[in-house]
Amino acid sequence: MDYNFGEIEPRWQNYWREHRVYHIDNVSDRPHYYVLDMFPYPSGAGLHVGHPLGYIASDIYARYKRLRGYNVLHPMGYDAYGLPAEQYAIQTGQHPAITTEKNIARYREQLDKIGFSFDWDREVRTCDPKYYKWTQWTFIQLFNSYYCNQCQKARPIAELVDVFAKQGTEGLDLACTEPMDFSAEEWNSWDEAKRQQVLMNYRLAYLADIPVNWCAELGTVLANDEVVNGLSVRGGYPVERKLMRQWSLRITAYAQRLVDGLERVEWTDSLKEIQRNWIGRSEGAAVWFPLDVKSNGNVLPGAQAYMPQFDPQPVPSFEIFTTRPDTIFGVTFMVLCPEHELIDQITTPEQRQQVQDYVTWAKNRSERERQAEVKKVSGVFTGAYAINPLTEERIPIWVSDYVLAGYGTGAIMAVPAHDSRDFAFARHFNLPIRQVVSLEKDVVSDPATWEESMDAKTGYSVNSGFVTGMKVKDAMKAVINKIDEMGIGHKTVNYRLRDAIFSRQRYWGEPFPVYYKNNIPYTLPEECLPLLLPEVKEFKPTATGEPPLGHADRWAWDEKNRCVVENSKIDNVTVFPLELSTMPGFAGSSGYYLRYMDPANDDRYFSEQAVNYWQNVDLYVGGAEHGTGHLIYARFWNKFLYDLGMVVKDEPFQKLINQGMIQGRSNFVYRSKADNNLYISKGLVKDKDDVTAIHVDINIVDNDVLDIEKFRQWRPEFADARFELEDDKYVCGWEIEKMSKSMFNVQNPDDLVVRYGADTLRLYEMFLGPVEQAKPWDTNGIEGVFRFLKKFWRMYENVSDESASKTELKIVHQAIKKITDDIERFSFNTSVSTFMICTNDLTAAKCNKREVLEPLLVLIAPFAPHIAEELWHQLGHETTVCDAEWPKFDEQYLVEDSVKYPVSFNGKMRFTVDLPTKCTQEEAWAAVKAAEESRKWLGDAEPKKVIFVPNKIINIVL
RNA sequence: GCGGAUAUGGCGUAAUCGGUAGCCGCGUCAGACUUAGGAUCUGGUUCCGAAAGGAGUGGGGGUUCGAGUCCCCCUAUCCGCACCA
Repeated sequence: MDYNFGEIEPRWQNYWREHRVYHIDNVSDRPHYYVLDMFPYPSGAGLHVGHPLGYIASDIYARYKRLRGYNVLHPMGYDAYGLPAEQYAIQTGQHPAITTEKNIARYREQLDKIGFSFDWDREVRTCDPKYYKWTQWTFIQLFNSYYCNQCQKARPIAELVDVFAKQGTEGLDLACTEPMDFSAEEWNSWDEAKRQQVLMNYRLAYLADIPVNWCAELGTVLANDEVVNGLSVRGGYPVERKLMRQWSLRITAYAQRLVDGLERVEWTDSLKEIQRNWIGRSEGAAVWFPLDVKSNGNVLPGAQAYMPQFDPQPVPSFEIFTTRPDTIFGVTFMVLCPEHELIDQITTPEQRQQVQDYVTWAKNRSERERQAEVKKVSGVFTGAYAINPLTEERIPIWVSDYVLAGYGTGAIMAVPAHDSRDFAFARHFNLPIRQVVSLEKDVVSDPATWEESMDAKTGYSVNSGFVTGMKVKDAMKAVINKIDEMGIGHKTVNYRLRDAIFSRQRYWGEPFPVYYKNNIPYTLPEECLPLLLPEVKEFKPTATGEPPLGHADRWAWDEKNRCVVENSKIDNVTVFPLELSTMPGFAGSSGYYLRYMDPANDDRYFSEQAVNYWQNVDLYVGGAEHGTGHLIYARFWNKFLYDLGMVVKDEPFQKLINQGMIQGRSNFVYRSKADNNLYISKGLVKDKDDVTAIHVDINIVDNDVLDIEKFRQWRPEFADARFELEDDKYVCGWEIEKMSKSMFNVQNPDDLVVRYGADTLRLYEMFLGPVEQAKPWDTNGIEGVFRFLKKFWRMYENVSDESASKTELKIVHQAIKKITDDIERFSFNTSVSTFMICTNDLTAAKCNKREVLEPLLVLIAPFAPHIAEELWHQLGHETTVCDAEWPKFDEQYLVEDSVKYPVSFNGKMRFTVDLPTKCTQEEAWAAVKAAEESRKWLGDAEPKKVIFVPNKIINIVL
């Protein structure tokens, strides 16, 4: 009987579904293991072959763990909120829920055909009210929490209210938007509005006017990770910086813990590095530079706000951040960012016009322009001076947009000799450059002759007062100690990470459980969740520029009756307007892995029992492109829930595997420029300039050979095409590009399943190369894997119960060991090779023994579950192969009686000798001398040394 | 510019501890079976060479009896960040 995958695969898929073979309970005496895939956004295009790569890998591992006796949680769901469905809705009027539902159905159909072992009873969808209830719930908890820097933990905000009433901010160290300082008396004297305003400064989910990435085209703000090179990731529209009142999550409070936690997880170094980079921890010093009041009579009293509170003799001053406190003796100018509030106050009348012009120009520059013209130096002198607190020199204060408002204090001390940006600025405006670090002690040169600054943190201080002669590292400490002593600065840590903007001016997202009473936001009572996404007439922003929820008729909160009512009832006494923004995509994906543990629970996010059993994700498989988005937000989300005592592990994903992207392999035909209807086969193209390369659909190309008839039918303009053939074939060119519709290189898994079956697709995707590696999709090799499965199938045609020979047992036991090792280290491409070798060997040995073939089925079951299940039942088993026991290998079959030792002379391999497995150096040496070939290399000479490595090699040094 | 990764036949790749480089597959060549083959099977296939032999893991150096593997320098490609003080 032939290998009829088209009949076998659907039959077993139905069997698995009907018998709920992949249903998993939260109660088991087996050890637990949690294998998770990054759930997909169900786009209209459906799955391409790149998507299942990670799913197949994780499925293999999940099935393997199950066969090894684990209770394996392996769920799947959909990240169902998102922009494409909404854009589609704006264009067509079709409700995003319908589009999404349709896409999900298509995804499910495609996934089912590949034979995954997902427990679909646990499916979650982020747009399902039963799910987003808990997204909203978490938001309320964040809103009701603050972060204590001393205990490095989130705490209930109610606690803070009590403390404020007793001691004000005295002795507190809190994560906040703006540092504040008030006494208990002040707090107690404030009214509700003022108190709420103050509390907002500390909440972990807070509302604030912040510079945001505004994308006018999409009509929404975007998070930093959603913007690349000043363009939106989705759509590629320009993004500008704009000050807007937005919800944010105070993820910066967790910056240090997010860095530290990376030490404890098994992720690739590169991804950890990406996250460390994104968090951008840098150590340095905060230093207060006094203004030179004498030189500048117009410093306003407001500048006092910049004074260190501990300074007994207040002098107007401002704070800078530097990672190079050791270079403070080399400061030759100061720079403020164009947004700095001090600019207005210090600018001299003579400079005022110039400064104002510059600031206006800088503000009107788009983020994209600014980033594109990084090399262009611009700036203007304010006319004001600061005093270097260590040298008491007067230093000019400039304004330039190379200093960013959002990092540090938006002001720097410029040390042109030792910072490339300051160097460029100094050269451009002809400002002095002073060397204060040299590679060797006391060796200095004239910076005027330098081509670039000396940025490295190595060498010795020179020209630097009391630190002269010290090593750079020591000088840093010495300067920090000194400024600390003087009360003008201290050691500090800065992070590049910004708080996560949490509002989106869109329709298709989770509504905020928030209403506004006298413009103060209040959260809904938890019992009233979920707050359902309202129906709207239009999905566009309103005429007044409000988000789409502004179109909703029923979008007001009746505080007394605790329900959503008509907008017309808003009286701002008992009925209030609800928040019009929705939450961003990462809201729903930040905690979904926890919900899988207990997906049907209506009373809790997930039960204590469930989380205590599953703990956290043991293995997470997904793309590295989420390194600065989802993978940071989810860690933050998890750490917050950990602080609440809801989860038991403070890191959500113990081990992370990043599957490489699958690129497309495009095919081209070459059209002659001289003759518009003539297509020249690749090998006959003499000069690339004579032809135009045209993308051709990969579905009408087989092994780079064009199907000429299909090509003529493909598009009308090719109907009369003529060809210059080589060997009667038209050979296409190819190139590796992104998989995309417009390049006609999208490979759809369904077509391959129809043609070769799911098992072949699964094996082939693994055979392509290491899971972690990015690689182009190339269908050319799939035949080899298909041939292997047909061969494998034939082995089971006549299974005999006779006992197997030692040689046969050896083959299978070696396979057991190899496959087990391969799976454990995620090397699935070599596993597939091992199956091929094993099958070749057994076929050659004409082996048909059950003793050998049965364990082999269990080995292959994780990779090719359908064929394994079919043959397993053909062998007479009643139960599914999924619950079989992973075979154990027997050492005795792995040890050879004799070993062919390679014999090398001076490291160069010359011949081999047969030796018993256990033999001594003397015996080995005697055998080498006795060997015929050795005379040639040895002659009469005695070797200097004989190196004998058991089971490895004999090397003779002459 | 900073950080990370990668580099092996015509192609995808393998070599798990520093020990015979190129397993397995594609492609290709030769053969068998066949009316036929886009089916199946057998054998060859890193390069140079008729062979003996020699060279060979991006380039250069080093450690070692022995290096694809470890160390240093360089080059190329990919990825991440990017005026982050």
